[in-house]
Amino acid sequence: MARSLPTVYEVAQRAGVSTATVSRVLAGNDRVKPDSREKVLAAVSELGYVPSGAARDLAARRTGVLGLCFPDLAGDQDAESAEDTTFWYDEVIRGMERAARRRGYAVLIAASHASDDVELVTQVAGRCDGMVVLARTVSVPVLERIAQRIPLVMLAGPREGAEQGHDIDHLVVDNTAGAKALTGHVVGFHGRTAPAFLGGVDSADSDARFEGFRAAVAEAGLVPGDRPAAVGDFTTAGGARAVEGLLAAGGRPDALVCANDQMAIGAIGALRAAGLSVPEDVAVTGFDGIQLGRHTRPSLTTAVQPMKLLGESAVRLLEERAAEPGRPSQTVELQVWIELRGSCGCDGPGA
Amino acid sequence: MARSLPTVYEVAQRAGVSTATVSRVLAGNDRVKPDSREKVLAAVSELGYVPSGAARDLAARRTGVLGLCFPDLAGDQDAESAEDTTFWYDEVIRGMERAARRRGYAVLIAASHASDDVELVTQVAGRCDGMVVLARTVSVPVLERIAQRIPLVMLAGPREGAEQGHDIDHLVVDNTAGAKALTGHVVGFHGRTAPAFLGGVDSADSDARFEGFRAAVAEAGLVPGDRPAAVGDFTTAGGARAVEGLLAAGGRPDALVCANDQMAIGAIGALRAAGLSVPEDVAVTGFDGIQLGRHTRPSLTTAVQPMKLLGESAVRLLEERAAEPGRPSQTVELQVWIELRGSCGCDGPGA
DNA sequence: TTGTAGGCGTTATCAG
DNA sequence: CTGATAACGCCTACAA
Repeated sequence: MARSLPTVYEVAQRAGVSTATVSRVLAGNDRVKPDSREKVLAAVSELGYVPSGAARDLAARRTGVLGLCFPDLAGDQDAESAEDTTFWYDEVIRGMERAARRRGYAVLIAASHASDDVELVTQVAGRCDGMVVLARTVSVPVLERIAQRIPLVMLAGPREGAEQGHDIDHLVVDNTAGAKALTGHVVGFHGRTAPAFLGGVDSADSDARFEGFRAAVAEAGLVPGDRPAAVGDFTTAGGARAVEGLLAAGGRPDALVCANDQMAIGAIGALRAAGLSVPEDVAVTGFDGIQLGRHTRPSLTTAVQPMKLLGESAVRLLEERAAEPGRPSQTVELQVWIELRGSCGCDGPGA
Repeated sequence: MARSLPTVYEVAQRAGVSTATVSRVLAGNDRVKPDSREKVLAAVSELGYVPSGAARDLAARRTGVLGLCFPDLAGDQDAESAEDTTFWYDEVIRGMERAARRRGYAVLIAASHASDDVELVTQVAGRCDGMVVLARTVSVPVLERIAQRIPLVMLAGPREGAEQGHDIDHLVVDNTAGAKALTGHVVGFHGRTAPAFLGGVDSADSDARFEGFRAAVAEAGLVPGDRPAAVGDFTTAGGARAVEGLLAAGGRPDALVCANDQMAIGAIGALRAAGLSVPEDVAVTGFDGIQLGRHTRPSLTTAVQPMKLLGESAVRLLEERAAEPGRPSQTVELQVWIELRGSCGCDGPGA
């Protein structure tokens, strides 16, 4: 595709030095006579030289690129609902990009559409110095193979096999504590007596949050169910559908603790459509702390994930393992913090 | 960084074939005896082989990666305000990723922090088959150099030099028509008589939108100013500040046409804080059609950019130029559509 | 259908 | 400080 154009050789020739010197100048901090340096730089700019990343990577055995793979949740759905489905991933992408850039890396992203997962993820893996994979993107065996080649951290999701000594590192947040605090606030401070949990299908994170919910409910002297009152697919539309189903089935919660923000927002819409008001009739809480939640009306009470720290921790884990490939697999758990806003009945700034 | 591990040679040996055969199998659709294919596949999986992207790219002269560079608007600001600054970029990133994936590419992203722009952008350029650069990311001369090597399309922003025969393609939306329609609706349908334009600093897009504003105002028999009533930096916070300044200076518009959605949202907040109601006292419109605008209260009337189409068009332009490197530089202009919601006084779905 | 061998553009190791 | 030169891991004619 790319037109073949100037290579180090042309630059070297034009500058009257060897390719080695050109390489040194471009590498930056090597010892080369200022004079030669200038000549090289001049040649580079005159020729419009752009080094080949492929050749550089091959020779240097490092790419300066970190990979980020996430599930293509929207892939199977209609375009409409696909739109509002990825706020959480957006923030992860941004967070990673910033943290990576600060450490000198670019970020290669790819969503996997379930079917072609192995293909794409492997391709990405072959191009970077380390990669972050979000939960539910691709099967663990595939990840293990990749982790055998480059540092790999799994973000969120189950830590299955973590004890089996493979070399995937894990980065998670304290889901249980967050959900417990949220639930405790709603039943404790706001005195709700019929709280329900809106879970996400097939998700270790949702499960952990549900555990937090149950713990708080039990502590309040109430009896929690042993399963979420309803489940959705983590999207706004899914949250709305779940609530519709719950109401249709006769459910009448006075508080709804949701597995993530997007479903909470959908839930609020559905509750309203059913003639219920939030937070008066039903207090609602989310999880994640996506930006959108600050701007909705009512604004969303939620457990905020430390995005910046997540990105930085991921990069750090990657670098640490790169430096010491054989070290035991490690799990880092970050804290979340609760932000009380309008949807639970609190009136924080902008509620 | 990466541990050195199995190469084609090991795979070939283990499968009892030549590296050429391994390569063919991995490439997919070549003619190789089913028997050999199986043996190769087995060896691959037993060895946990992951091909080196660098070596592959170097030999194949193509990477299967498209680059996407955008300005790091948030870089210079405090962490707080940095958060709500990139909704538009998020959507572009998503749109590109989807369109690219559909065509078999992964996406390499990098934000440039103004200072180190050349470095980073060049590095990205060296690693992909083509790249998209958002307006205001890096200087045109640098872009021209890169465009000399790989297909490059500039998204939004000025088309300066487009007539000078360089080979950068441009992808834009009809800013003027969008702003004109929005303004026309506010002054025409809603009968506002004192509309003001909230512009963005140093932006060809904002300028074009302002032109649309002026045209509509003039057509309504009113007298438009020759400069925006206020300007911001395209962020929510910037929009709020701009409105505060406008009001402090005695401005009392009954309609505010904003250069983008984020500023419009900030503006609404500031208007409210000043005791004015939206849309009753002041009708507000945005531009871009970010998802957030659907969820705010009131929801935001805006000109929606066709994100999906933008991504697809960008990839198409890249591929076309790759196929025919010497073709003349091309500009594609996409239409926007107006969505009337609550902030202008209309009550669309969910207003 | 399969194997052989040369080359892709840089970096890095050595001598000078 | 600088210059040859051997990798780097894979692809792809070309030949068999």
